[in-house]
Amino acid sequence: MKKRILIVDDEVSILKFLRSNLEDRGYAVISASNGEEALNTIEMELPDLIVLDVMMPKMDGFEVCRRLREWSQIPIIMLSARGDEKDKVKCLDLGADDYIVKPFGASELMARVSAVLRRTKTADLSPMRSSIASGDLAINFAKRQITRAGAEVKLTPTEYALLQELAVNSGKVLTHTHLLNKVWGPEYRDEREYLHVFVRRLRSKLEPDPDKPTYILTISGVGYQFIDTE
Amino acid sequence: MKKRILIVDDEVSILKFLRSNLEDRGYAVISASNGEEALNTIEMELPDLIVLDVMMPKMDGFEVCRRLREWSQIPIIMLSARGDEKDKVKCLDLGADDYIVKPFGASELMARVSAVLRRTKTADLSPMRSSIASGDLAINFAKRQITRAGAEVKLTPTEYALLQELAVNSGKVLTHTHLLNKVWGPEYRDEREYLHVFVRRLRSKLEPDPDKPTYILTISGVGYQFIDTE
DNA sequence: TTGGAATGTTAAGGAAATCTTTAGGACTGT
DNA sequence: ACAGTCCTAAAGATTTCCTTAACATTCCAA
Repeated sequence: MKKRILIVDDEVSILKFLRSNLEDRGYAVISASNGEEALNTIEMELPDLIVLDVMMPKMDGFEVCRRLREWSQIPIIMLSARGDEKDKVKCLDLGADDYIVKPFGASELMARVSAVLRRTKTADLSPMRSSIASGDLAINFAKRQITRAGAEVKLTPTEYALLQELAVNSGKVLTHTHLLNKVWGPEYRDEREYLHVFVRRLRSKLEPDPDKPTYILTISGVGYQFIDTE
Repeated sequence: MKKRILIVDDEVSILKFLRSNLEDRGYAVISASNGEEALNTIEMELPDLIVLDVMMPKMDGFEVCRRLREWSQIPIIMLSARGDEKDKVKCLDLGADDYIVKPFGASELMARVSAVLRRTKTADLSPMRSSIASGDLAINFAKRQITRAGAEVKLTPTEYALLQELAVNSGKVLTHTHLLNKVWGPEYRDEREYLHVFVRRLRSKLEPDPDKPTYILTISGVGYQFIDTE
C-alpha cells in the first residue's frame, strides 16, 4: 500500500520539486500551501508523513507542529532555510521527527523520508518492544536487564531511565531538554551537566570504546541519539 | 502431538468414565485419586490440562487448585456435585478455567475440554517449572519445600511468599512496590523496611554467606532479583 | 484461659550506593 | 583566539540499604 505524504510549503517551486521526487519514489503526494490549510488537510486525509516548511505566512511550521502534536503522532520532517541549531532544537522539542536545512538535494530528502517512515513503522506496530538488540548490546525492558556480549551490566536507576528513553526512541535525535525532562523532570530542563555525566557513565559501561561511541551518539548543540543496528 | 490430561477423582467409576471418553478422543490420560497424589503427578508430568474433582478426602480440589496456581497456569476444569453459584465462583476465583456440575454427559465434558485447550493454546503459557534449582538451593513449588545442599530449610509463610514471588520471576528485577504489593498487599506498597527485614532473613537462611548474596541480589534504588544458575 | 513459641512489625544507627555539584581541559566552528 | 559545547574526574551530599534488636501479635498446646 502506497504511503501518503503531505507536503506543506508556500513556495510553488519547492512544492513541485518535492512532489515530483516523492512521486517518482512511489509515494502518494498531497499538498498544502499554508499552515491552516495544512491542519485541515491533515484532519481530512490523515497522511502517513508530513514534510513541513518552517517559514510560511499566517501560521508558521512551528505552530502547525505544536497544534498537530496535541492530538496526533503522525511523523513530521521540518524544512528550514536557516541552519542554526536553535531552530533544529526547537523543531525536535516540538515533536518533529527530523529536520532538513535548505537547500537540500533529492537524495538527502529521500534518505530522511524513508528513515523516518521505517522508524515510525516499527514503533507503531509494537508500541513497546520488550527488548532491543544492537551489536553485542541487548536491552531487555521486561527484565530490566542489560547485557553486553553476554555479560550482564548493572545500571543505577537514573542510568537505566536515561538509556531506556534513548533506546525506546532509538534512531531518533532526542534533545537535551527532552531527555532532562523525561529522566529528571521538567525542573531540570537546563541542567545539561547531568546529561553529560550520565551519558559518560553509560558509555563507559556499555561502549566497547567509550571514546568512540557507537550506541549513544552526540548530536552537538542538539542532544543525543541511540543507534540500534537491526 | 497428543495432549496429556490429568484426571483427579477419588471415585473409581468416575475415573473410568473420564479415561475411556478422553482416550477415545485421542488424549493421553494420567490419573490421580487424591489431592496430594495430584500435586505430585502434576509436578512430574506437567500435563496440558487437569480435570479436578472438588470433593476429595485429605486435600480437596479447591486446595489443589490454589496451590497449583501459586506457580503454574496449567488449565484446570473443576468437577462438582453441587450446582450452586457460590461453588462456581469460588472455583473461578481460585483460578480454575472452567467448571462442570455432576452428573454430566460425555459430550459436555468433551466440549469443555476442547474449548479450554483451544483458549489456552494461544496464550502460550510461559514454560513454568514446578521447581527451580540454583547452585545447591532447590525450590519445589508443588511441595512448598526448600532444600539447601540437601537439607530442608523451613520458611515462615511470609518468607515463603516472598521467595516464591522472586523465584517464579527469576532473572527478572522486581521492584520494591511489586514485591510489597504481591506479598503484603497494595496497602503496604511503601513499607520498604518489611522487605529489607525479610530479605535479610531469607538470605540468612538460604545464602552460604549472607553478606555476599548469590541468590537474592539487591538492585539498589529499584528492588531485588532472584538468580537461578541454570 | 493462659503461657510460651513462632512470626510479624517497627525503629534506629551505621554502611554502602547513588546522585549532585564543581572545575578544568578538549574539541569545534567562527 | 574566542565562545560555545562537550568530556572527564573527583569530592561532597543525599538517598537507600543493611543489620540488629526490641516490641507486638498470632498460634497452639497445656
